[in-house]
Amino acid sequence: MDHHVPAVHVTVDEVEQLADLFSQTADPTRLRVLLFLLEGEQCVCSISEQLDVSVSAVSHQLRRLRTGGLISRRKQGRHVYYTLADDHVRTLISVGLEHIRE
Amino acid sequence: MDHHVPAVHVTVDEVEQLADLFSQTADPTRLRVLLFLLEGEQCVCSISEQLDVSVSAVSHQLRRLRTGGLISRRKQGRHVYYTLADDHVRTLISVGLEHIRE
DNA sequence: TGTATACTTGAGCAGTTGTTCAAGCATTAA
DNA sequence: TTAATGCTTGAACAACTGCTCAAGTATACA
Repeated sequence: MDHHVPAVHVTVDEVEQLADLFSQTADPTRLRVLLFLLEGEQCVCSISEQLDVSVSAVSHQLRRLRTGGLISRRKQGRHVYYTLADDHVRTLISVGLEHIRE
Repeated sequence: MDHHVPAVHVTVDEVEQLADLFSQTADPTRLRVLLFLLEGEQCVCSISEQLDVSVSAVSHQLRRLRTGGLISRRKQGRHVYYTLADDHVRTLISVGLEHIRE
């Protein structure tokens, strides 16, 4: 007799979207960006400095995260401030941490 | 005045582990394997048939998921049955789905 | 024993990814 | 206007990924 579990129905398109979502958090640099943004809005130069990664590399990754819908930006003067798009990122990271910390 | 948020402290090593965890769910094939395993224990040939992916390809991905700690296996006769290691996978996928479904 | 089934493994290869570098754009200050 | 700052962008390239194919191991059955 099998233990009954609620069926999770996921369309082909949703699988692709899910994989894309997880791809964004699958890179250490992007993950560190997201973790830093958990502390609040940050400009590119702050992120670059905090992570010790070149401004160009950070900008490329921010672009990825922005088109992926995880972050959004706000321009003010010469600065561009990035922030988490919603609170799902925090939850996702929490669940992930829970798993690896057992 | 900034909105106060609880600090999430994550070590360099944990970032790597987290990225590795998310890497496992970042591939459509592996994601489909995990989704199928949500329905219960499955042998390699069942997974191969269900996903319409070669047995070899499935086996390679199962290896990745097993060394990554997301699944475990049980041998019985000529068959090898794979199952989810714990319930974190289900939670992770749920949170991901919640995000993409808005 | 031999043969079929179920799965694993390593090599090879095309496609993808993350970085650097150089050049560019936009805003501000002189 | 000119120069400096903050960020973006595209090309190039090494490293990685996921597949196929061919060969292997292990168990079951005749």
